[in-house]
Amino acid sequence: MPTRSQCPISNVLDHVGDKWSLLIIRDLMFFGKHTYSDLQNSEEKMATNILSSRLEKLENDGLINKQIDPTDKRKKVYSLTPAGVDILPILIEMIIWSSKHAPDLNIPTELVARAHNDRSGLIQDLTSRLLA
Amino acid sequence: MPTRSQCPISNVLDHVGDKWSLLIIRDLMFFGKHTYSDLQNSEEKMATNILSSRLEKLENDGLINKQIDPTDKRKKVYSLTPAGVDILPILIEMIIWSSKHAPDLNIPTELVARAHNDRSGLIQDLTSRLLA
DNA sequence: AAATTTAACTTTCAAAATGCAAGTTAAATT
DNA sequence: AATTTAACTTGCATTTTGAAAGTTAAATTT
Repeated sequence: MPTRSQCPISNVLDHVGDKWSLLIIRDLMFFGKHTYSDLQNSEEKMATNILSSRLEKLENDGLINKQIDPTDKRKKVYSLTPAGVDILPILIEMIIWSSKHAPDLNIPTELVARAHNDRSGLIQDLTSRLLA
Repeated sequence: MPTRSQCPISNVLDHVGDKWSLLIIRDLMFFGKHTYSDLQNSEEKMATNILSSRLEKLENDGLINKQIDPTDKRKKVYSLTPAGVDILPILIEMIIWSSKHAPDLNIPTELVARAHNDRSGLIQDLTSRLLA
C-alpha cells in the first residue's frame, strides 16, 4: 500500500489497514504463535498466499522479524519487533470496544478487566514478555 | 464483510477493517466534517462510489447516523453514534503509535501530549462534544 | 419562472486484491 | 531410500477497488 497522506491514522492503516495484518499480530502477541503453520491455523483461516504476502510486508515495514529455527531449519520463527509490540494498545482498545458493543463474542474477561483497572501494568507485562 | 470469528479484534475489523472506514470516522471525529462533499475532500481523496458504500455500511453497522439537513434538503448530515464515538480510543492509540514510529508525519503535537498526560480527560472532552 | 448550479449519489468498466486449489522445495523423520 | 513436514509459490476464478462520467432533486441565480 502506498503512503496515502501525512495523517498518523492513515499511516497506521498503510501498515496494518487490511483484513489480516492485525490478526497476524494478534496471534504473535496473545497466542504465542511463531511459525507459518501456527499462523495458518488461526480461527479465521487465511489463505496461504495472503499469509505469505502479509508476513513479507510486515517484515518490510519493520513490525515483525523472521528467523530460521536453529533446531529445525525448515521452520521460520516469526516474532514482533518493538514497533510491532507497540501495536498492543491499539488491540487492547479494540477488545474494549467489542466488549462494550458486541458483548456476545468470545471476550477474554480477565484481559478486559485488567485493561480497565491496570492498563499500564498489563501493557508493561505483555511488552516485556514479548521483547524478552 | 461477513463475521469471520468470535474474536473481539476480528470483530472490530469486520466493521472498520478496510482502508477507508476509519478515515471517515476520523473526519467526523476530529475535523468536524458532516456532509458527503466534506468527506470526499479529505486529504486521501477516496473514490465517490467507495465513500458511498462505506457510509452505507457504517450506518448499517450502527457507527454513524444520517439525517437530512432541514435548512437544505439536498444535504445529508452524517454524525457518529455512541458506538462510533467509542472508536476514539483506538484512533488515539494509532496517533500515539505513529508519533513514536513515524515521527516525520503531520502529528498534532498538542493532541499527542494530552493523550499521554490527560488521556481520560481528552476522551471525555471529545466524547461529550461529539454527542452534544 | 426558466436556467444554472450544487449536493449526493449511481453506473460503467478497467485494474488490483483476494481466495481457493494444487504444486514445489528443502529439511527432517521413518 | 522413501516418506513426511514446513514453508512457501503458482495459476486462475471471483471479488473489491478505483477512476470517470452520468443522474436526480433541491437550491440559487437570472
